[in-house]
Amino acid sequence: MSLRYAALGLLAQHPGSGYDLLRRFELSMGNVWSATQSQLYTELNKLAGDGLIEVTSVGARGRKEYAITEAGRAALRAWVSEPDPEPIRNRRLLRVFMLGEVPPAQARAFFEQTVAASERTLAELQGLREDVAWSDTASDRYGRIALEWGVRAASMERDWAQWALGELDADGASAGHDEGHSVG
Amino acid sequence: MSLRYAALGLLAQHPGSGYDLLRRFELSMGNVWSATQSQLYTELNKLAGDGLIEVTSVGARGRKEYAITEAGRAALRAWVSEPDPEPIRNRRLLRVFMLGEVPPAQARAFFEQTVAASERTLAELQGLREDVAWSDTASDRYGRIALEWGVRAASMERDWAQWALGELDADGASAGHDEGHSVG
DNA sequence: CTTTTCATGTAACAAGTTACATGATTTG
DNA sequence: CAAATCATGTAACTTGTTACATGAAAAG
Repeated sequence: MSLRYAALGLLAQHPGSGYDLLRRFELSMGNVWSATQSQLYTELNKLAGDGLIEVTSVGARGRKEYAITEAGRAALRAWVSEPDPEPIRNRRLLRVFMLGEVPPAQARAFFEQTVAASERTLAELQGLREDVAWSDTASDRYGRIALEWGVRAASMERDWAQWALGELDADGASAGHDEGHSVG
Repeated sequence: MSLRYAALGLLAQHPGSGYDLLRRFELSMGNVWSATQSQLYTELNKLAGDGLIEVTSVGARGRKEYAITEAGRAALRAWVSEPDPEPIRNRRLLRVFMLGEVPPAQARAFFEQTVAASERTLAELQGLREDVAWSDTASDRYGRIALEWGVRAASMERDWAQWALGELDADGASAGHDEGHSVG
């Protein structure tokens, strides 16, 4: 259901073809939502069928330019403030839960990799924050706020993984990997 | 694919029936991964078919007790360290991206609700952190580390939403909601 | 004239949700 | 004996991914 609104939102900012949207998904929205080509074209046809967007012109190579309709804008406005019970699903944390089943060295490696990955993400996003020529438009303002979330999330994750490594050192000496009751 | 390993991981910690696992999903793992009854029973049959778990006894009301096999443990160990290209998909941030399409008051309300929601989550998880009688076992140690992630994530999100409200105050006065070019 | 880019679609599959369906055992 | 809990499953649907299929137009 979310892709529907992601596409609608992009068309609200600016009309375009499926192909255009696909690139905008990668560029401006890539850090927030992703879509495959297949899924997007299917959804655009559904959105048009529901009257939330419409084909405004057909160009070369069968290019169909879509624009959002008034009904579409209304649907988008309603969706933005809809309460969302975010299904909890975090693969990284799921793996953390399983760490008791692997040798301690593998657990350490897991957190070391997390630190490294977070630092890469952090560097990338901080680069973006500096390099992008932010305009004074509403979409750029909110794009910047979304990016700030990414920076803070990456930084939090790095700190957490580093803290976890410390925890392993602190009480890891006293406990084995299958059970915590003292072994020696 | 992840549910497979979530189930496998729970059975690695302790054998049990589908019904047992369902409760353990809600209790110990509920903040990390969720599963519907339907999905879980289907997956347990598949896991048994693949030899990663086995039925160790059949009790009253057709209750089947499952236990992990050696092949299952090996599969779990391999999965834990598997690199994961985490598809980026964050509904909250997707909504942030769309905030330029709604009136400024609705945008403010969005961040205010985010602050409130994060604070509720934070209070709940901090309560858990204090109330749970953490044992010295490996699973509890990693459970605590996972919980710590939740606390830090909620706290980060609250701070971010508060910062965003400040940003809206700072430059919100100069820009309208459809475009940023000066209006007055 | 060949390669790249533009441009759209369908089919098969995997993962997950909701609803439906059934029945045994324990508890009050 | 009625209600709650235990216990397992199937069917229909939605969402998302991978792979397949096609072809026009622009660029070198």
